[in-house]
Amino acid sequence: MQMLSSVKKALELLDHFTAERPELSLAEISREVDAHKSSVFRVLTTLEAVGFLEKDPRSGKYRLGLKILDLAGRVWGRHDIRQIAAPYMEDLARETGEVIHLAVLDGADIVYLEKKGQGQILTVATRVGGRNPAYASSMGKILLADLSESELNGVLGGGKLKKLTPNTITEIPRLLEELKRIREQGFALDNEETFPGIRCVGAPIRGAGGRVIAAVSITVPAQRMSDERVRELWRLVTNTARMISGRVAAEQDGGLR
Amino acid sequence: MQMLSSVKKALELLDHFTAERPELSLAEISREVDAHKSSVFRVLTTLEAVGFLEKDPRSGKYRLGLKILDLAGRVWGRHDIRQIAAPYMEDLARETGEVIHLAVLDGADIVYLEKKGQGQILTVATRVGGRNPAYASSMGKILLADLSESELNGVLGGGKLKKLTPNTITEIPRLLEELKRIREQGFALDNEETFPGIRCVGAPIRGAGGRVIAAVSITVPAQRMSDERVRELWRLVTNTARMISGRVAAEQDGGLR
DNA sequence: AATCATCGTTGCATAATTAGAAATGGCATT
DNA sequence: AATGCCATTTCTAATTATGCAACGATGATT
Repeated sequence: MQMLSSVKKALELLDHFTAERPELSLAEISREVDAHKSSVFRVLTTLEAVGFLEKDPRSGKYRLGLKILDLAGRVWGRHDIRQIAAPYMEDLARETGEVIHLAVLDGADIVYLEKKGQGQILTVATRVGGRNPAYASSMGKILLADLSESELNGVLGGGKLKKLTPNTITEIPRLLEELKRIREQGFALDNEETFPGIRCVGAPIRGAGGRVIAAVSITVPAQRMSDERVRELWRLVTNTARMISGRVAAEQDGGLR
Repeated sequence: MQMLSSVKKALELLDHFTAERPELSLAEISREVDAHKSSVFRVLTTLEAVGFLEKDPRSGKYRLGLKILDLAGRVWGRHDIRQIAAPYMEDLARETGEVIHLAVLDGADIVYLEKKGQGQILTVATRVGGRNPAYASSMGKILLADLSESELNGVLGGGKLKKLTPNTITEIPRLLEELKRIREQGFALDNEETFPGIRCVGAPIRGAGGRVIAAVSITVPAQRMSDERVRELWRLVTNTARMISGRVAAEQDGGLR
């Protein structure tokens, strides 16, 4: 495949700035990427010029710049789902007292578009824009369950299913069975398959055409999750998903001018 | 200044994807940037490989990718203000029925970090991550008012103040007077200085050190904005800003371990 | 049906850009 | 005053990107 290696390296450099280490100096980065400081310097200067990085005035270290928020705003603008779903998610968060997520599929990952209902002591370390493997989460399985066989192969193609917890489904045949069941019952469970101690109940959001375009879920620490609670949450989350689907479909029908 | 022109061009290419035209084909872009399609093709392929762009499966056109949300999440993580301020902003939006913004200063611009209280028929076309010139808005003037003389020169240095509306302050001496008044009274007005027909009342959010780190504002269509309403909104927004400042300061004191 | 136009994509030679080494100056610590 | 670390600049070799030409595919027009 034809690519501009300088551009690729420059953008991959941004991944060194994490939530845990948001500020890095030139020397640190050049050590991490094992390139000469002069080279890295020019990359950083360029990224700063376009606003992807900024320099802290006092420390002189670099950090991610606000230009990124500008671009992110345009991405969000595309996903009307987010705006539509947000108030319903807030209601559901209030009703259940748990964390509510909204996610879409991107390749083999789910990407969180929205998260509501913080304020828990015990919560999950997800964040908007973050991603997790689709096959190991309730929302991911919801989204995978709507793909055709060829689409599913394209997404999972070859890649092994990594065992994230003792409960992660790692065999393709078992995953296919699970997806079949999910299609039939209309919701999905995540039984500590991504994070140990975290269970989720997810439901599909459908566009005007009936295809699944996103998923909502309720996330609950395993200790607060009895079987009867599952039934209650399942009822609530599918109901919320249905309401959001209705609004989305109306928007799409009407939105086509 | 030393820069990698290929990286710079590649990232500036992203700006062609706007909210109005979210999807672009290779041919369109190569015409717009006046470069050969083969060159543009490789740039696009690279940006796609790192997730900054994605290709719509059916149309084959490019659009901004979800990787951007990932990075944006990390930027947001840095700005604790946003998370702290959000619930107070919601309250204020409910109380006033108007749109509430939160912004920080970036160079000579303000960048919107949060926006609450949509659902109005008549509203403003701002979005999270978007920017506007600081000198022409209530929040911008709040933020500029806290800068030292040398900092202010650095920010406005040389740049002319463009007249965005008939009311925009374009003379530096008048702006300095205005900033002085804002420092004294503790809030700022935007009297249709950025957008015709839009007035705002802004107030400062201060960090633990007492310096202004962000600003909140209430945005109101001029027709809904009588002088007595200004007084009422001024009271409400300064009160909200004070509550947020308290929480931010507590967070910072505690947060420094 | 057949032509024409447009699009995305690839290979190649040339021209431009970048990477690395070494050197400079700033800053803080010793 | 000396040492060490850092960010930044200059210079040249060597890699890299660019523009051109060409291809197959797709869809529109005649």
